Amino acid sequence: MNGLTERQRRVLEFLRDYLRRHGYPPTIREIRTAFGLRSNRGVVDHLRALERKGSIRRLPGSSRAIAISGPDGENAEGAGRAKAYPVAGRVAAGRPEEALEDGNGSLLLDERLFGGKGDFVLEVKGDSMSGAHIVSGDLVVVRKTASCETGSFVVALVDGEATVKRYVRRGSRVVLEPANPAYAPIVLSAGNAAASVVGTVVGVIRRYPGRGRAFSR
Amino acid sequence: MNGLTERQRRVLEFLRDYLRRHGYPPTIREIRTAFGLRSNRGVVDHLRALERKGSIRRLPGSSRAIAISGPDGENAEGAGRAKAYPVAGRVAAGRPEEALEDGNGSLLLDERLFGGKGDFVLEVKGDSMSGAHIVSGDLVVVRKTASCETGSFVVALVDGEATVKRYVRRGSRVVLEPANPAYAPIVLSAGNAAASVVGTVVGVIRRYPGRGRAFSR
DNA sequence: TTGCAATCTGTACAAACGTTTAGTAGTATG
DNA sequence: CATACTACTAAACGTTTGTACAGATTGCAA
Repeated sequence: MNGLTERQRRVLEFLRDYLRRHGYPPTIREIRTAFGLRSNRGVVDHLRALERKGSIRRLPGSSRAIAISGPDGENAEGAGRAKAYPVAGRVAAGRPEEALEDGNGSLLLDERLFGGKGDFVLEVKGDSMSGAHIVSGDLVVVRKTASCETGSFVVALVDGEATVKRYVRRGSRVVLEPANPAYAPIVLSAGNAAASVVGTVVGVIRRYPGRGRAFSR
Repeated sequence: MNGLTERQRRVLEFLRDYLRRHGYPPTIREIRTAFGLRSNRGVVDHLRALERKGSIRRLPGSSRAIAISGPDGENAEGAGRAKAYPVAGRVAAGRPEEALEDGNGSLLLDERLFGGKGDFVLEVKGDSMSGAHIVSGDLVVVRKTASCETGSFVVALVDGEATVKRYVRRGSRVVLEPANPAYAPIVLSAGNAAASVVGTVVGVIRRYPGRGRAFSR
């Protein structure tokens, strides 16, 4: 994506910033002023370089006709490649602890990642699924499904509590198995109204604590 | 927000559509043509009405200086809660297999998740980090960092090959440890130019195979 | 009927704007 | 040492573009 010089990078950054703030791109003279230049030519050179390197697209001869074609450009063009996933709350992967609580806000993720309808996000608490590499603090992306495949991970409501388990069908019985020997499997009998599968886990997102993270759910 | 006539509503819709498609607003003459008008005045009247009713903002006398101030306007103004992460390619978590190859495209993720600068995404191949719950096929979000904390996961270039390991400082030595006893640690000596740390792993994204996934990298 | 707002035609103009030519300086490439 | 690219000054050119003026038509409310 890059092969830009420091100066070109700054011009591109200015273009993005201006577009974000004003809703339309700047004129060449505005860019000139912003960088303290005394001639249009300098700006023209930068724009030509940015266009040659694919960072922007221009309509020759037309005012303010600068389109940013990078990642931010697609964003501005609103190709809408990001999908909003409602954050439902926390889910216990050990003992069922907390039910699905009302989370505030939603999470934007690339629609190509899990692109389905009716998906939502839950935070995992507990370590009953650590054997399957799902650990406490992970966010699981859940798809509301009517049926489940054996072996897949599901979010189930057991006695009103949400929990992540592996879905295994054994004859007429359905067993929700943890992936940690310290926990016991849960048998889902046919007449058991106290337990129901909410959906299938289609993805996991883990964040490692670092400097200045901000997502608070 | 509304109080717009049918005609004004359509003009506003056209403005939104044009901005989304081109990345910059249209000229008055472009609007005129789009609506099959034969005079600028009609367009000017509509724009004045839209501005009076608060749907758009304009900079008088300046080309294409139309900013949409409704809900879509905020979108165009780039409240931009999704951030684009370049996809660099694959990274070996077992033996170094493939170098960072040029991946096509980028991945949109909520900026609150990993919100940093210069981050990128790699797909993990191999199982040397399975003890740390990072498995083959996972996408790791990498932040280019100058320094690393002991115990954190890093992406390192060893002999031109990218690999995920745990970063451990032991006195003057730096050791890149796998999280799988089947693999051997890599010692990073001070004069070893063949090995360098690219960045810190700040996140992991896992996709479980399901019906009709589309992200192909 | 009168008045007002919305919608539009047709012509014209001055300013804003992108572009070009000519030239300078610095740095990197081979 | 020539070539190429980046980054800029200075001045001038031609057109795109917003705006204004002088109307016309329709519908709706006082």
